[in-house]
Amino acid sequence: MPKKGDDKTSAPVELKCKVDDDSEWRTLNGDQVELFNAAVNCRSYKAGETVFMQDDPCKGLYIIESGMIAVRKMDSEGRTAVIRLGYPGDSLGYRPLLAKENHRASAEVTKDSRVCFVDAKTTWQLISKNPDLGLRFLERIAKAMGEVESRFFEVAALSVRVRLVHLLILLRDKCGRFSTDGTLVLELPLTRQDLASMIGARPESVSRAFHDLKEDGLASSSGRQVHVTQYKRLIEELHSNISV
Amino acid sequence: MPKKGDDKTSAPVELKCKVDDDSEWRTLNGDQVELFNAAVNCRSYKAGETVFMQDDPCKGLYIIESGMIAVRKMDSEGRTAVIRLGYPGDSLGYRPLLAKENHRASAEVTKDSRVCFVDAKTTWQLISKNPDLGLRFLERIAKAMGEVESRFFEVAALSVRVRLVHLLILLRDKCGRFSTDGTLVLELPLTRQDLASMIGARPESVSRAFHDLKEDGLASSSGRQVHVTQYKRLIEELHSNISV
DNA sequence: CGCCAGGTTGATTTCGCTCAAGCAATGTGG
DNA sequence: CCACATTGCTTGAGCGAAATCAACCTGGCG
Repeated sequence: MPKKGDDKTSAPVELKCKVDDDSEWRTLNGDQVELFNAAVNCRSYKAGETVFMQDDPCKGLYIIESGMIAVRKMDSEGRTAVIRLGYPGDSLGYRPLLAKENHRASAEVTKDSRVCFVDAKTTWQLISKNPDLGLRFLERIAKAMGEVESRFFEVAALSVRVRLVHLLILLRDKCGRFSTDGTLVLELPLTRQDLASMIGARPESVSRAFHDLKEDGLASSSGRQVHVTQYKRLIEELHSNISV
Repeated sequence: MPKKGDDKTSAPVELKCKVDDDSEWRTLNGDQVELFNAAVNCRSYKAGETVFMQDDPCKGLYIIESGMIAVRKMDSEGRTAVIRLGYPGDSLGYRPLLAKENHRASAEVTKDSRVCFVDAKTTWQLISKNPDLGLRFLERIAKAMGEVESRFFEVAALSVRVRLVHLLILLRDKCGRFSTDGTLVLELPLTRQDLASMIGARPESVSRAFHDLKEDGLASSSGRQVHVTQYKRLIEELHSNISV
């Protein structure tokens, strides 16, 4: 009978919390996994709860096991904008942690979620024990940076309609599926308000953009459900307007 | 008489290329500095030359010793926008290097410059020999990311005038000086076109914004020289509009 | 000189924001 | 179970900021 710790090549210790296969945490070896597991603290959140608040010091980072979390930024006038959506396997709060800054945004639970917390000290310990973890963060954040820079371009140069189309296509992976007749069905996890904020627009403008898309026979929306009838043409519209 | 390599605490080997005191490269120790020096390749560029091109693979990173370099992004329609200005001590191209991506922008020499090149392989070697170098990059890029995310907010919500004011204030450190009578004199290193692209506007709108600022007695511009007569009021205008 | 790129200015248009009303879906308390 | 708030979505009217289009300066420079 195989004893615990007997096996050599296969992972002897499992990470206590579920992450993507390509997650940076996969780089941890036995000892480090144990350190991780000893420190990690998982709990459930109800929709509407707040994981962390803007301007709070960053105490560590959060790994989403299940559910969905919206990261929003608020300005002094109380206007708010969603800047990222977190899905299972994603990490939140790593930017302020690595930058040694306070949180620049709040994380708000959108669907009941299970989230694991790893304190900053442990994270830094792990990074120093296993520099590869740091490099993975480096790569990830560098990629994310490229995305943000590109989107910056976009807001300035493109119409609300095109920005909306782009967002829909980005959301496809996470909350879309193709039905049998080839139409793409998106189950948007956000209010119009939040949707609008993600592309730097007002909800009314988004409504009108949806209206126009319907008029052109590209897509129709009812509430938070969007049916993209002409996915190909939608992509084309994007490509004829976007550089990347 | 002290022999070469005699001293213990003071840096025995100098970096072959001039960097800021707080540069990430300062973390390198003797061996690593030598590796760096062996690999680094400095040369001069004339204004107008290109250091690297958008979409080219990233072969390494560039350290600006002197001069000035504009980093611009171009879209499929040929519209171009300046996304960053590089000054002596800055590094360019580290984002694509770390993200293992191609360049997402071009670097164009604006004033005659001297630039040092460190190939990717050496950079990765140095990072693995000295994880602290990686951590410094991590921190820097994480901070930069926060900045970009904040500016995202700005483009969508603020008027051209306020965005221009903000840019002027950001440029103050690099190309501004206070004259004896307290006015701030900025020597802008850019055409109106480029200036406009940095804030997501058209050159005509920037012209009009300058016109308005002059009318309000805040600043006056003649060509690329801007005189800010009421620096305090300019700052106030900013603070009453910006969240951060 | 004339040329030309960069800059300003003016006239017009357009896009998206504001404000306001109406509607549907959902919740809540009597 | 119904009257009613509440919340999110849509639509319309009006407006304003900035883009577009176009003309006209201005200052180098061959």
